[in-house]
Amino acid sequence: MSKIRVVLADDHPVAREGLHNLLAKAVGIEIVGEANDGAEALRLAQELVPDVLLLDMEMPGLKGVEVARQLKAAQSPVRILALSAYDDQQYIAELLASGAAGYLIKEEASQTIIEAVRGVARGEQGWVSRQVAAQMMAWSQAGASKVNLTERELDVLRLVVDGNTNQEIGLALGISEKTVEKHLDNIFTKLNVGSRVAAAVRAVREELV
Amino acid sequence: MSKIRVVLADDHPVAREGLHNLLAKAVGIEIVGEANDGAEALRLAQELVPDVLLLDMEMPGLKGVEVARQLKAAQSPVRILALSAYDDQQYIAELLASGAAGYLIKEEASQTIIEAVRGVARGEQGWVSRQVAAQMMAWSQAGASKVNLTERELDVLRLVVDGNTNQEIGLALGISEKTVEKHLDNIFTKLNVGSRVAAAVRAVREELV
DNA sequence: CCCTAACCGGGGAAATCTCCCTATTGATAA
DNA sequence: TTATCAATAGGGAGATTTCCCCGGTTAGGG
Repeated sequence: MSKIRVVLADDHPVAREGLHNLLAKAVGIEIVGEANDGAEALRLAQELVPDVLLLDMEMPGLKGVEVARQLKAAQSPVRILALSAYDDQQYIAELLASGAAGYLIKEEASQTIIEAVRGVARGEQGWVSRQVAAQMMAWSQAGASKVNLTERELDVLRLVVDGNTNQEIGLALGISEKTVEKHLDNIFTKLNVGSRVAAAVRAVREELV
Repeated sequence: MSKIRVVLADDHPVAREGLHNLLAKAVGIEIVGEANDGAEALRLAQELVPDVLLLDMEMPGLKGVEVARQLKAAQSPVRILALSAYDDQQYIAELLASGAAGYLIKEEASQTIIEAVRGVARGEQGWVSRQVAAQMMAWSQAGASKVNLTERELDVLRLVVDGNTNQEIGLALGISEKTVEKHLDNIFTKLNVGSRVAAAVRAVREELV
């Protein structure tokens, strides 16, 4: 059974060296390339077609998210293991949606990183460490994952919470009542509720406004 | 000038002793009786007719509120100084309405308690400590002080918060839609709002449900 | 015994909301 | 370029709500 071919991408030489040492020692893993910015990471991934691209998110120039998006768009078979200092909910969700196969935070134990590389190479999708997984559970319990209301929708929602009618909202925002209705339709869909009352209650409970 | 005659009522012997020592030391105050439950407090108040009944609210059997109510009903001249561990808004309001002349929380400083006894004996009505007074100001600013929703109205309000229509609420409570409307009218009036949305938002924000 | 409060129910009209449809603009992404 | 999305706006049907009016029963306190 051949080794797992890995490309490292991190703009910090020290971090890259640390990862290199760590993975080089692990059996069944081979480092085939290293990049120090996003553009190089993208190029190496396409040239070498490694099994796994260990990709730092915080890089100057071409960001990690972009690299992931472009590789996905190019239908590259390269599996991306995202590496970030942050464990922001929004960030992780976007990333996994952008085509990353796994997500690691930098504070992770060495052993965890090796496991992640193997897991992702094995084809696991949405690999996250226990630590991150626990965090995500907490989030999904708190707020039903992702509520992407636009600014305008938030304006409308705020006014709904304050007890205004659609007419009053339109007046306040300088738009027609019909447009307010439309925004509300979208809000209902996004929040998965069936009425302004339910929307207002969720907005208050989850502090969307 | 004769001393202020006081009856103590508290089911905790230690607390009673503490109060006894405190008041016995104060000039112009005389302890004429002590009760360790509500029934005894009521009996002593009627037999001895003290100037002040220092009445603990948390007692087994006949509650302090009830004692106050009954003394008021009997048109007893005994002035009641209520003593409680809690500074719950609703509670205090009920109590003062039930005929208490003053209200103290147990954490009050010794000097404050003596002042309260003297103030109440002097005929002051609605005596509350600075501490409690400040608290009550905050309340009256926050919410229009008194929200006395009936049980049924709370049932309806809960279902409104859950996003139900009047029809659904009627079905759930086994009453007609018309009756639900009526309850809602009353809720709107009591909460001083103009729509179910505003009512629901207030219910959530102020935890009425 | 009367009065009040809480609860129940109904008629009807006007306002409001929800849901379906279409359509245009501008900005941004593929 | 084409496609998608946010934001704007309108028509129209039907459900829902709000606000008036009216009435009733029951339980408790004065």
